[in-house]
Amino acid sequence: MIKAEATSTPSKLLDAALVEFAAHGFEAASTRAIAARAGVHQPQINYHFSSKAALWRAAVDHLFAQLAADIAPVVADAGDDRARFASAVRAFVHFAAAHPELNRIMVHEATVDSDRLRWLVDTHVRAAFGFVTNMWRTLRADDAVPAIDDTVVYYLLVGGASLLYVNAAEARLLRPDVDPTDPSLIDAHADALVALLLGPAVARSTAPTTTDRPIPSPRS
Amino acid sequence: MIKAEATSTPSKLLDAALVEFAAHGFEAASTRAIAARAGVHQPQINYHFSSKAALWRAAVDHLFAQLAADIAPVVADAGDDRARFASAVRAFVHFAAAHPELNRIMVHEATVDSDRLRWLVDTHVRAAFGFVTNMWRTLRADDAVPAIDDTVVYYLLVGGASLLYVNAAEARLLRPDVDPTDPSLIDAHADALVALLLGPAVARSTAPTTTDRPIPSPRS
DNA sequence: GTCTATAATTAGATAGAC
DNA sequence: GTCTATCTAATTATAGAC
Repeated sequence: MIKAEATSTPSKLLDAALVEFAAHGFEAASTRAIAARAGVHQPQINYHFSSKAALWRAAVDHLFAQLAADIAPVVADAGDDRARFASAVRAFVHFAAAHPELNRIMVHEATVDSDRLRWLVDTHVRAAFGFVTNMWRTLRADDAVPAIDDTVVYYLLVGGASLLYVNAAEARLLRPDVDPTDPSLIDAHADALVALLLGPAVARSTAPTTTDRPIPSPRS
Repeated sequence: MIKAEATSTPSKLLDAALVEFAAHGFEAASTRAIAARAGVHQPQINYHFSSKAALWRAAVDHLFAQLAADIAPVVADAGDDRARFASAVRAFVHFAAAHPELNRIMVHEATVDSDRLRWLVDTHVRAAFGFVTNMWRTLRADDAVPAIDDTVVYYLLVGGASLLYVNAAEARLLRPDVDPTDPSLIDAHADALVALLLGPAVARSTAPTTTDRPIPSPRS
């Protein structure tokens, strides 16, 4: 199941709203365009949701719930902290590729302070930030990872994981022969990010000690 | 000189336009807000520039010219390819921190195909992309860097270098005690990115063999 | 070159028939 | 619950006095 086909009007509106808000940002996205994409008339938005802002919050809630559903089981799995962190990074890269709307909405909103940004941070982002930074400080205490500040790591990780998919339209213009939705590219991307942050030992979750497609350490 | 105080109306409009376009995106940024920020009246925009779109292009041209002026001398310096690449990465991190407008405008535009995106890519981005990917392939041919695809590296690099500053408003909400404009944080960020991509040997341009603030290799 | 006034368009939200 | 019609406000751009 890649994506269930929405049936009810509210559900169709949520899906359409995500695409439009992600593409254009809150202000520039029009309720008429959202309604047209959903195949309904514009006043339906105010009927099923009380306002454009309420639709935006509902759409963002829906998306973060999907992220939590994807990440939670991976993190709950057994294994040491390094392996769990590596699995979480890989799952996040795959989510960023499958749902570029999430990080598109984040960068549209996070460039300037606003009520929407405060709501985003308090409702959804702070918990994710805490998970990453707490985990990283734990790993650093064991000398299991490079000595990089946890806030810096958070933005290295999120930025490095998401920009290829956030800017997929740009990537297609730069490299028409590369498809940002190609699963093997996404796997290679996730492997690279894990190898850079945690070292090659945990680079492949499915084959922890594999020697195929080795990622050599940078020479020192 | 951090930033010259603009005097002429066109110059004040360019500076104001960068801030507004970066904060809100092209569509959501209003010419009235740009004019108000510049301290002039709104019709001055159409007098000095022919349209909102022409003002946007002029502002973007101005910003990419500053980027080129910052990066070119660093790249022209002597040194082997690894050292030149490391210096370019460091200079880019510092530029992203000093001019967050550049990457904010990029993410606002690159989320969806448009005439503005095509103009951006053809006029400014393709050359930068070519520099990074050509350099990376050269380094890979010498086994001097990890075996990561060059397109993936470009987005890892740009995303990892810029998101902390693009999303500075979010970062301040998450960590009120951390200032994304703090020079020591920016240095640490640049060092970390260089160390991850090129190894700790070239982590500090000013002290290539220093042992203070070591960045240990991830254990394998 | 700068100002006031305004034209033409489009936005989110609402009223009321069905 | 869905439709048409429309209200109010905001947008970019222009006209014309100075």
